[in-house]
Amino acid sequence: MLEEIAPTLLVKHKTKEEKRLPPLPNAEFGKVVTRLPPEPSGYMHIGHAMSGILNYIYAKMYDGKLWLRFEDTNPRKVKLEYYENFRKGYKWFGIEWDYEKCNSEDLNLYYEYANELIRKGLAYVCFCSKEEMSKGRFMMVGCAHREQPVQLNLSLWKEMLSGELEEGAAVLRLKGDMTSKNTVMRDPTLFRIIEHPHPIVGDKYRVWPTYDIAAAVEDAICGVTHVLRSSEFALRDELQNYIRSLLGLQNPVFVEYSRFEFKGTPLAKREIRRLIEQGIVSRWDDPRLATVDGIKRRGLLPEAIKEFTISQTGLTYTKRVYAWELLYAINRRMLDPIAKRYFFVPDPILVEVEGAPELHVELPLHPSEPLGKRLVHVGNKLYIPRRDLQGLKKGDVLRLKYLYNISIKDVANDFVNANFVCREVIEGVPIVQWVTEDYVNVRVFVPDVLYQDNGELNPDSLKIVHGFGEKACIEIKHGERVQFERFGFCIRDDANALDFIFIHT
RNA sequence: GCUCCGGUAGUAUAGCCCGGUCAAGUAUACCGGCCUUUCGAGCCGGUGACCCGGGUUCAAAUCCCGGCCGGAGCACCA
Repeated sequence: MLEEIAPTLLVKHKTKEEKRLPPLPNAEFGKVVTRLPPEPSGYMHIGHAMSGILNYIYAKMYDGKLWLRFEDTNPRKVKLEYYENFRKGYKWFGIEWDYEKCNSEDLNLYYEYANELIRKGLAYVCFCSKEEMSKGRFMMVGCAHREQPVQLNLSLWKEMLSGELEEGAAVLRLKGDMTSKNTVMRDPTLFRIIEHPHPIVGDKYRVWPTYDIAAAVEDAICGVTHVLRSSEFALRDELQNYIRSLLGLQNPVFVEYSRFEFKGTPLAKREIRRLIEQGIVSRWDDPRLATVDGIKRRGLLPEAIKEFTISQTGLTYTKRVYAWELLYAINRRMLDPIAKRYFFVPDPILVEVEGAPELHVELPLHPSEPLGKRLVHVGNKLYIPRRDLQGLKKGDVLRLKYLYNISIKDVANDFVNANFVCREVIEGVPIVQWVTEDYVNVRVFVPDVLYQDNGELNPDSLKIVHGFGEKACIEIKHGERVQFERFGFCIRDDANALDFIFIHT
């Protein structure tokens, strides 16, 4: 019954059901709070995006709330432009957040908690060098500073804040458990001095919290119920919970999963920066990169990445590296009904058709969707891909799509002579795309993975295909995704030049 | 090196907590067919996996032990 009335409704419903994320543990409808915790120290990439999508979808699923919270407590690393890059990136993916804040707003609050910990004898000011402390932690033995009286720690803390102690001289450490199997529990640093202006609060502060105390406090005061993050943080759960327990704060539920990586594609800031410096990729938005700006230029749809995250991803610790093909398959399915079709002839060869009628033809911009048409005036000279001539001999018949059939008469180096056969479709005749003499020059950049399976750089990570596009290509808007028939889906990369980036077949 | 975590088809996953219904589901890739004025999309069918070895049990992908392989952490980064 329903199939007859509204079949599409049924299908939609079905696919939606199939692609649900597993339920969140201990989640109560209406009470879930998740968060996006970017560190604004580099450009947003697909890993941030997928993680963000997960947090967003779960908040939605439970009618909960989502925080955007910038983890910007290292003034030496964070930069203003990156805050906006993340906001823009999340928005591009359709991720909407309910609240926004920066950890750097809460320095005074962190100081209060620090005071409390010191007063309770749970934290101490330590003068050990990094090397000494690292050694002590390795050996599971505490240093002398650990035993300092509370009063002394209190006044030393004041000296840290006032500037009497300079950067590197001292840190505030948590009195943890030096014999814990979990190394992060061995008296971790809570605060350190950083003499560097902060992009938001300037030089107002010189003592900055480390990740663990900042995150522990923030997740609690933001009321975060579920922390969904990648598994490299798994060891911090115990520490952050411990810090909260000392401060009388509530703990969230942790859901951790291994990082999202894609085959042959670097995500680490350092590595990308190196590739840029070496001139191997152009910029942070290079289409071979998995930065959000990169995949945007690359023609991938945010919805495709969203669906990929839901359907192909698991909340497991297992290390996995995704094949781009899985994402392309989804992207292709989404693009197919909306991408206009155009003719692009790579490596063109001129064909002169004897006996061809002069025609004004209307070609549909899509084989099944009503996306419009374009008009073409055809004389007897056209261009077709050289590749399609391979193996053809005199007398072989070829169909020019939407036009007519030709039979090959003579093939020279850069010229083909053919005879007009007929306009009707003949079963079994190969069909090729073509352009007329009023073609436009088109360049298609074909990106591939940066690294090969053996770990070496892929020398062909960006190929350029030159060819002729039909005149109507000039109508394609910058950023518009189209399909060049029998070539592949491409996105226009420039508002002026007819430069395209190949998306996938 | 130490500590924790994990290993299901080519790839990504479901199942594992609460052993049997799993002769292992799905997606993608691949192969074949249908459809199609694209080598795209769609439809139908097919090939293909529980890391290895022991143990517990009537019964193990599921529980236990060992091995091997992989990942994460061992920062005054997050």
